[in-house]
Amino acid sequence: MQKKKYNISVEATLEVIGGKWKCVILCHLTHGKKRTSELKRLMPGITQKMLTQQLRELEEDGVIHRIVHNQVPPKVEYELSEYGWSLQDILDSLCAWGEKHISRVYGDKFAVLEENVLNDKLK
Amino acid sequence: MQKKKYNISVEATLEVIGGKWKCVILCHLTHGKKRTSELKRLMPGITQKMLTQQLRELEEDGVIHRIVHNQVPPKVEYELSEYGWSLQDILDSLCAWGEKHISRVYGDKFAVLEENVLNDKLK
DNA sequence: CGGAATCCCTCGCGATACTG
DNA sequence: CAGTATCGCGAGGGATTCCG
Repeated sequence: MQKKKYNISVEATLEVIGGKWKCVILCHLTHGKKRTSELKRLMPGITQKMLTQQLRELEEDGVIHRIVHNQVPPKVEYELSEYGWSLQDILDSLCAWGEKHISRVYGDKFAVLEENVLNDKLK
Repeated sequence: MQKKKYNISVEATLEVIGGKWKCVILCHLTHGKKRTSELKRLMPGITQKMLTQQLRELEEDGVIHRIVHNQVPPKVEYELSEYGWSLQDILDSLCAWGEKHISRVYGDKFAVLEENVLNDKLK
């Protein structure tokens, strides 16, 4: 295996969770197992292609498990692996900081964080 | 001010520290004030343009301070703002997780994390 | 329903050169 | 030394279509 050089260890972390949507996906998964369609609904801005791609990479890095139920219609679920759960504190902190940041910038976080469904086609 | 919609609070965090190099820059700054040239040396892969750009955005978001010393030759330093220090726990956790991840993947972190200077033109 | 495969285009980013 | 300006490439990612 070719050893990759890092100048600082955080670079290794970013290779795993640094993708455009990866932290968002992982945060959702800290709330429990999710179906593909659920994830898509929770992230109105993501495309099918990107969702699949990011999920594959997270799976390759061992932080999530892909669970395929052999049935019709198909049903696929994703959940954090044991290794993935080692990121929980980080993910929680990232979310918590985001809330404080929203309050700082906008003054009232409740006016900003809204129902996902409402955003479906608002852009 | 136009209120931006977030579907989950971590998205707000990623707007601030989600840039390609931002976490790396911030991690270095948790070790103290740095000059521009120091940062460049600590991040052999970054270009002057990207460094300036990322620093400007971090400054706009209020997490770092830019300190200009009026002298010749020019001397500019960057340091975490008080607000930026509120990210310290997150940044430390990201670094710590990266170290564990390197060990997990490569078995021996000491073989991977090396002197920055050595990487200058290795790619 | 979940995902693979194509086409296609934007714009992120690097390379280079220049300024104070 | 720190930063700006300009050009241009190509990978990242969007839209669409097809498959099991």
